[in-house]
Amino acid sequence: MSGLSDPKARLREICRIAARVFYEKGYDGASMQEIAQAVGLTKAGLYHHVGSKDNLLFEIMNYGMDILDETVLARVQNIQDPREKLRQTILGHIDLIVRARDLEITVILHENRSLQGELREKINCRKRAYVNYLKDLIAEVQKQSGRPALLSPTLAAFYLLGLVNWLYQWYRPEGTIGQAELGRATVEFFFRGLLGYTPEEGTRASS
Amino acid sequence: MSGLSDPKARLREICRIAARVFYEKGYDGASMQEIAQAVGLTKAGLYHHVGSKDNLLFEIMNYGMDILDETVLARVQNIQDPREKLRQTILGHIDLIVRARDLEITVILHENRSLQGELREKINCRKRAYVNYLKDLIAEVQKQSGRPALLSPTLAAFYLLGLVNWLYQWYRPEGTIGQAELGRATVEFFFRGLLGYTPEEGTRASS
DNA sequence: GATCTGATAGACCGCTCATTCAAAGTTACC
DNA sequence: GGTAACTTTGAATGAGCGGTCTATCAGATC
Repeated sequence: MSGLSDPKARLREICRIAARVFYEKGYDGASMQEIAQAVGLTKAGLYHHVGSKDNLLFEIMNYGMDILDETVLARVQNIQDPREKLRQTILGHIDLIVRARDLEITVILHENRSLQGELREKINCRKRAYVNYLKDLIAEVQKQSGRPALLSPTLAAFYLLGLVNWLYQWYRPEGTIGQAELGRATVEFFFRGLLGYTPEEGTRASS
Repeated sequence: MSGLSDPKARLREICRIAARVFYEKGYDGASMQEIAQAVGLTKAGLYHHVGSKDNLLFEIMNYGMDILDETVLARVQNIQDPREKLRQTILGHIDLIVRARDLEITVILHENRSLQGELREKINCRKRAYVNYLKDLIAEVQKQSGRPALLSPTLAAFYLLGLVNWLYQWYRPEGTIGQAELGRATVEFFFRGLLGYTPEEGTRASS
């Protein structure tokens, strides 16, 4: 743990490592002793950095939302075309779920049970903001299509989250499907479900 | 716990109740003491019926797969039309996930971490059988459409599982969407994603 | 050097955990 | 009624849990 003089960076590193332990053992199944060992400290040393196990989970989830903001939302915010924006959002989200580096952090965002009270509400608030962002963007895409909506933006947003967030249950990067192919297929599947066609096919269907 | 003289039925009732506790607290977060209390026994009494916590989880998951077999697969097996068979499968699966009675049992099937060794492999084997059933059925539906497949049956099967299995994260029966509407919307969304159209729309798209 | 702060550790605390055991209670059968 | 089988219990076990406390050390600042 040398070379990490910035407390914030230190905490993030601890979160990253702890997230891996939580991912593997589950929140309740992972002990602070295990996490401390993984981090390279004693338990008391770990407690210096995080107030409690609960607080550690909160920090990890908060960090996960930060990552989502920084690597997905920030990158699409200047895209004007709603379809392209949605497409890039999906690809960015998939990247988080399946890429090796911080996948545990993003997956742990689904841990709904253990965090309680105020901390839970903070994370839920951030999650809801993401869902609302998706809803609004989907509504724009539907409007852009010039066709009657086939389903509500809310339903579509949750379907999208199901498609993407379930990936960690079955997708293996070393499997037969590359990440780019997965991204493409998922985007297309989703757009067909949403609009009845994929935007590239739109012109063909109207002729 | 009177009136349950059949040991098998007894075990099932214990599974049902335990599943609720596990659903609420998580496998690791739920203690055998809590489960015993919920069942109406002491901990030692509970251990008479289940060998261990692990074994209880296995029994619950096995029971979950039984329920899936009995209430979904058994009911569609005489349907000849692949599309209709797939549709009914989806609706049946959704019913398990969102209906009140045994939703905890079916949701707990996603608990991948805690079960180990031989028991885990038994459940995984049953799960794989279901995935393979979906794949094969999807492949039939694609073939039936007479169009080139837009994505592999494997991908489509996992997308379907994502859509359905994620429902428990967001769907609330008391919300604005009734179960029938949810089922219809999900089936349609999936068929559009799979085929590029919903089978009822097929004739329109070709004209 | 003195003081302060942040970081870390060893030892410990009170409690809970899954599981077990001997004993007691209940039911079924002859 | 007697007996065997089944069911349940109270108490206990050893291990492990999240968290705390005192002490020490290193680095920064005056």
